[in-house]
Amino acid sequence: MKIATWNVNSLRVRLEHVVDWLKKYQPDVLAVQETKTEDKTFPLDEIEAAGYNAVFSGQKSYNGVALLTRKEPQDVITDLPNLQDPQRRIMEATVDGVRILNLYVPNGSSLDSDKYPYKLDWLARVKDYLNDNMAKHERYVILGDFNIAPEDRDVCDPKAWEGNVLVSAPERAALAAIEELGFVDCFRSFEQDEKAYSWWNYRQLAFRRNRGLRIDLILANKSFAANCQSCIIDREPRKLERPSDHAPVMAEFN
DNA sequence: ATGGCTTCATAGTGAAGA
Repeated sequence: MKIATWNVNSLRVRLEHVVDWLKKYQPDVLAVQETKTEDKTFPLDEIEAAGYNAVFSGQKSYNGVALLTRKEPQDVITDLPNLQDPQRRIMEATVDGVRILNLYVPNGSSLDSDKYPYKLDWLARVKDYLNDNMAKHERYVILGDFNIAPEDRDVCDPKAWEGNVLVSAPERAALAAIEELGFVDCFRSFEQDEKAYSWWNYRQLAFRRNRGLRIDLILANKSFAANCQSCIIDREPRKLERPSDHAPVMAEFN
């Protein structure tokens, strides 16, 4: 079973890239973030024409998440009972027996912004939800744009990023608290190239210089993580014309 | 370089992203 995540930075702008990618890799699940479209303008016909189901939770201009799946998703939720958030950042469903939690974690903006405590609180609530609910599912995957680089090795230039949002100690602790419930970062279960990133700034030729961050993650609960065969970042779509600033990440499970 | 692109929005003195 192939499970992938991709922050597409506008699904309507990136539709051709996404459809081409689905056709190339045929993932069982693609979790999408930053669809940036209301549900009434979601490009459902084009996704279905590519052979996929779609469930989505969008809003005007910002945020928005979706699950594109080969098999019909079941028990879909777009809000956690302990997290009432008008921003559309969460979608959870069961696909082929795997509980999938798709997250678009708040960016946080800067350490002195109001958006920073919102991010930390949001992550704490996700952790509490998982603590209460993860035992209900034998196979559990949390994936998406976490907007946190877990360690310095996930940062192109840790010195330059010091004191910045995405790498701060409280954010990393919030992610670690989720992992400590019993989730594994699939990418780090395998030997990987050094300087492996999933996001590169549009400016400064950042992609060409590989000045990026690894902030798009696939976590699996421990027993299911043992079934993980591979986890890769696909840099190819980042080379296309008008790319998303994020690359897709995909894990394969048996 | 004190945000240098890109998106969606509106027609701003943008706002937000990461």
